[in-house]
Amino acid sequence: MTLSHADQKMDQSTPPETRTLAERVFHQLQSAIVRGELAPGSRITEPGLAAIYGISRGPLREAMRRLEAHRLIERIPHVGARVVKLTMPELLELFDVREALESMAARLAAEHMTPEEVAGLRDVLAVHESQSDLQRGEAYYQREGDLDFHYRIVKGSHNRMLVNLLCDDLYYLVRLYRTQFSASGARPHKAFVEHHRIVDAIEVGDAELAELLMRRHVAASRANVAERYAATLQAPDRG
Amino acid sequence: MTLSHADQKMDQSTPPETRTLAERVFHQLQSAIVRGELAPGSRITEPGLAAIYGISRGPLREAMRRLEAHRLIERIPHVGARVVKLTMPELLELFDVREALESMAARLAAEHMTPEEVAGLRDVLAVHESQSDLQRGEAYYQREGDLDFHYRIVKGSHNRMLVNLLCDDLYYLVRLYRTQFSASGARPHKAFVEHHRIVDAIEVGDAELAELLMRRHVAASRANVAERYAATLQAPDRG
DNA sequence: CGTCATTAGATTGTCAACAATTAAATAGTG
DNA sequence: CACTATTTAATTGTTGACAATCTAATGACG
Repeated sequence: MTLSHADQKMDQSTPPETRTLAERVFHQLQSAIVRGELAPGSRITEPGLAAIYGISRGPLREAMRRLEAHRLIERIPHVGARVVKLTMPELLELFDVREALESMAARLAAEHMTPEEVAGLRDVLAVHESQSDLQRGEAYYQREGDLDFHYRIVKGSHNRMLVNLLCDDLYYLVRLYRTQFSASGARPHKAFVEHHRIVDAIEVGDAELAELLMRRHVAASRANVAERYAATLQAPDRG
Repeated sequence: MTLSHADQKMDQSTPPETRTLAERVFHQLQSAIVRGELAPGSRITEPGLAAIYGISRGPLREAMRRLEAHRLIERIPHVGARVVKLTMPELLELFDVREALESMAARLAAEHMTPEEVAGLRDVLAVHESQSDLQRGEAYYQREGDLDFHYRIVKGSHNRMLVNLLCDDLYYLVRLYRTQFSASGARPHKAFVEHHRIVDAIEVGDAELAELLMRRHVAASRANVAERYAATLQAPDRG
């Protein structure tokens, strides 16, 4: 009750279209890929999937065409399709795109966000802090929560094109990366502090500052990943 | 011969995949929509298109699913599909996204562009100036050339994700807007000057400046459109 | 024994027919 | 005459079968 603005889950507000088989299986496959149930790089065959989901190849192919457009699978004509396998360079590219788009989103959010939306953001931060106090080792909730935070800011931009690009396309790739690389928490405390400052800037309508802070926030996250990757390259294995 | 770097047309380097009917008709429909042959907002029916292109509904539906993902058509389950009709608010949203992404592209281009790519950019500017000297009233070539300029910078970023987002998605919407609103030249001279300064910054590797100039360039273009739109609202018609 | 051609198997691409849903036209009623 | 219910026509959703293409397994040949 006290968290009246945060109790609505991330994209529960946008119920997956399930009126046709093609749409249903699209969301099922999207979820399966993002959650790692379909291994990255693994080949997916139409008769196989059609049997699994109990549908014919027609709607399945339509769903796969959508997945291809969203870059979750890669198809080669007359050959087949594979689940995408993000490489580290591509992941760093993704961070550059996020830096550009999310800093713009923060700027627009500072200009257009409603008081209710800001309250919802604060509620999300409160949840994060309580989880942080509990020292929850499970990075899963933290990371989903982190995405929830970014979600709300993007939606607060009130720019539909931005929302579509980030929430419908890029964020699924982000989640895919997190399962693929089993990305551990990284730097939760610093991120929390940065989140707070971003919300502060948005709340007082300081668009420039919100943009700058979000840009730094994403860049820092990128640098963190790049650093870990560089370390992995030097000490490849110690098993 | 003297323009050895510019003689390769915009996306001729990426020949449209034409190995299957679904891919061929996708590109045909994409072109037809962007060029205005299919009127914005007009309804498109599967049996109709299938008859026109001489294929069955199977591959056609796959092509339409791709067009839907690229936001060139809008579909409603069990009802039908329409060619998208960009509204002015949506167009302004598109400019905000371009500002974010293209300024990032300019920054990365300043860091990663090869001398050959820079030379190609200069050639494009030379072509533009010669056209400008000829006082070509036809805004078409100018505008296509303008997009060619932005194309090359985006590709010069060497960020595949950025290239895909801008070249495969957003630029088609930009072209759709230009045909839909029959956007006349706008501000060719100022734009040319801005283009030159951007290339200068890229050539010397000044990433920050290139980013700033591109940001201003897109923002100015947006402001120009917004201004014209506001004027249209006040004096709606004088026929 | 390695390399190349051939063949067999499976998968993808395409089509036409059938079922389900929607929108429009018609008829019926207060 | 306005409003609602019904029917009808068209379009979309789905399926299974057929044709074209690719992969890899087999066998021939140098």
